[in-house]
Amino acid sequence: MSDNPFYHDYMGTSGGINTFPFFGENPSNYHDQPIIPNIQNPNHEHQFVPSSYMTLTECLHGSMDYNTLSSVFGMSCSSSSEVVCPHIDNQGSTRKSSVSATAEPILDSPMGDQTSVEVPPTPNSSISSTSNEAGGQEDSSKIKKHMQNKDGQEGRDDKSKKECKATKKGEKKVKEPRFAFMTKSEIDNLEDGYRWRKYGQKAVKNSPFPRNYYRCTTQKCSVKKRVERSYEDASIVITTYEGQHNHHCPAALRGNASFLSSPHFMPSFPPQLFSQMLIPPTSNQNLLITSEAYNNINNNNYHQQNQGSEYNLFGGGTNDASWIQKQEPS
DNA sequence: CGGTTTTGACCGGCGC
DNA sequence: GCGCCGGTCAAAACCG
Repeated sequence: MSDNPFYHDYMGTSGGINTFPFFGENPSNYHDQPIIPNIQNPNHEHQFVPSSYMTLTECLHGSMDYNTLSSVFGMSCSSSSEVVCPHIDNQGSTRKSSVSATAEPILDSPMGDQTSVEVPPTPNSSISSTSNEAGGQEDSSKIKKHMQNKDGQEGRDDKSKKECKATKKGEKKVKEPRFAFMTKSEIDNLEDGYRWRKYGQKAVKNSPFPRNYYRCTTQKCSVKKRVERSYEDASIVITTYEGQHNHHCPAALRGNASFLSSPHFMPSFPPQLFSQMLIPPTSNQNLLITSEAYNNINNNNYHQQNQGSEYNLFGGGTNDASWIQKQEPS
C-alpha cells in the first residue's frame, strides 16, 4: 500500500470508542490531534491540517452541509451521484486496510441530472467484488431506485408505510444523502456515538451474512444505517448511513473529549477505530489515510489488532481513482 | 417497566 | 401477472 503515495492506511484506536471517518464530535474534543491531508497543497500529501478536519458525526448531524460534503467527495450537490469505493488494489487480500468511503449523495434531482458511478472489477480484489456485489451493487440498485422513484418510496424514513402510501403520487421528496464505509472489523455495529435501534434484518442474496437495519433513536431524527458484512471477506463490514442527524451526538453530550474513553460510554467496547477519513491531496473523490502515514506523523503505532478488531481506512488516491468512473447520465 | 432486539409478514418496485 | 428482492412494520421476546 505504501507503493501508492496517496494510499494511506490508518489503523487506529481511541481506547474506548471507534469512530468512522468523519465521526466524532468537534475535532477539538479529540485526544488525538485530528489530521487531514493538506488539500491546498497537493504536493504535500503527508501534510496534515488539524484545523480543517471534519468528522462524520459533524457531517451527519449537520455541522457540515451537504454541499460541503459533496465537494469533499467530489460530487455536485445539484446532481445525484454515487461513488462506490469498493476498491482494494492489486495487493488484494494482503492489504489490511479497511474503511472505504462510499459517498452516495442521494438527492432528489431531475432524472436528467443523475450521475452514477460504476465500479469496474478489480483483479485479485476480493473487496472490490465484495462490495460491488454485497454492498456496492446493491446500493447502486437502490440508489437507482431512489433516483427513479419520485413518489416517496424511500421517503418513508420514520413515517409508516401507510403514511407513505398516502403520499401524493408525483410528490417529490428529498432523498437523504448516503455514505457507506467498509470497515475491517469483527464487530458489526461499530460505535459512532449515536444511538441506534435495530428495526430489521434481512438475508442478503448470495451472502451468508444478514443485513441489519438501524434507525437513530432520537425523536424526529430519520437517519438510518445499514450494516452488512461482506460475503467474500467476512472481516469487512459495510456500513451505509442515510440522512443527516438533526441533533447533537449523544455521546458528545456526555462531555466533550471524555466520552471517547469514558467507561460510562460503551464500557464493553474494546479500543476501536478512532480514525479520520482523509481527503487525498490530489483527488477529491477518495478519502483515506494510512497507518503508515499516520504513524510517520505522530510517531505512534496505531496499528491495532488486539481484541479482535482491526481498522483501517482505505480509499483511493490518484492511483486508485481508476476504479471510480463517473457514469454520465444515459 | 421501558427500551431494544428478533423475526415473520407485508409492501412496493422491478424484471421477465 | 407473477415471482423475486430490498426495505419496513410490528408483535413478541428479551434485557438491564
